[in-house]
Amino acid sequence: MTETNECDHYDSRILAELQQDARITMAELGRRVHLSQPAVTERVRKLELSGVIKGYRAEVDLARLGYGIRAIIRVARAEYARVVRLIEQTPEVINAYNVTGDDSWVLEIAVIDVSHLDAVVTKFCILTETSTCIVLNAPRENAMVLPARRENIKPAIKKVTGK
Amino acid sequence: MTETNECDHYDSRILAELQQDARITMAELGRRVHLSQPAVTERVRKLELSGVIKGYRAEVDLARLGYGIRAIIRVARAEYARVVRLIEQTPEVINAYNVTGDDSWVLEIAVIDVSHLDAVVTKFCILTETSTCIVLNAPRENAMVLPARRENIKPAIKKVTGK
DNA sequence: CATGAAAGTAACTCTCG
DNA sequence: CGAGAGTTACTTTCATG
Repeated sequence: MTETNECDHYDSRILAELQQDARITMAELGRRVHLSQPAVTERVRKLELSGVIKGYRAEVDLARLGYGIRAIIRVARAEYARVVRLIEQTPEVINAYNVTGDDSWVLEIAVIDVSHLDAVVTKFCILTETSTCIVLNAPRENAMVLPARRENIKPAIKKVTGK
Repeated sequence: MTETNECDHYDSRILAELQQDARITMAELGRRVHLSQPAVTERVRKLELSGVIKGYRAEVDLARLGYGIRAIIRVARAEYARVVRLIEQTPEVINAYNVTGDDSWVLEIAVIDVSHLDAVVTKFCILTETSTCIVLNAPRENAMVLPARRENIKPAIKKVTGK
């Protein structure tokens, strides 16, 4: 299994378009990337099979669905299986990351209001220490990702490349 | 504008299906939720117009696109506009949350390797203090979200409701 | 319910090892 | 000359008034 599954320029264009709008037709996608409909369909099929495209999801507005508060909970080290089980039993958890460092877990949750937030935080407090902060706004969310290309990395201006 | 835009049971089913697979046809969606194809089409259109559905995106596999490391960077308080500008200039940032607390920002980033991680972290270090941890695994990612219903909240067992 | 567009299938062409 | 990828042509299914 190659890491960067030889994504050529067409595949990058296709991934960009589908990350912007996953519901465009294959015919329209073909027009945008300048390929015939069967050709893009085949490429998309391969991207799906190789696992580059994991799926297609509708993106919903949490506030409009009644979730007034988004929060980040950092959870200190605790028995791994217990945390995972608790996450599984907590639908309010949108994203759950097991991370390095003292805070073993970073959870992103959506709750209705403060009392709901209290209820969810308490569930994790029972396990171990937690630290909660509320999301005020999100200038970037689920940004588009293109195939990694080393030459795109802009180094910070810390080149102390003496010698 | 109502907060919880009167989502009935059909709308909930529709949102669930579209969050699982945003590319199903309206005909198929109709079959799954037991509505006629024009009926679901109209409902989806309204969910889009009301902003409940913000869009549809292909979900990609970061590792297969060449991003070997995902990390969370917590960034301490700094001039708001400067941070936003830096985020805008940093495509590695997948999600950026401005939050309450001492760490004003929580960033989720995708990088190729450690040296790339170094480059990105350094950009933010120049502004203010940061704290970085690496994502080891994610037991839950972009979980499905249904309309908030108060009766679904399971309170933690801390009911000290004496009197 | 009818019309036009899109998806899926098949046969053919082109290029590259 | 064979494998892979693209295009065109055609049928079925889907979207829209």
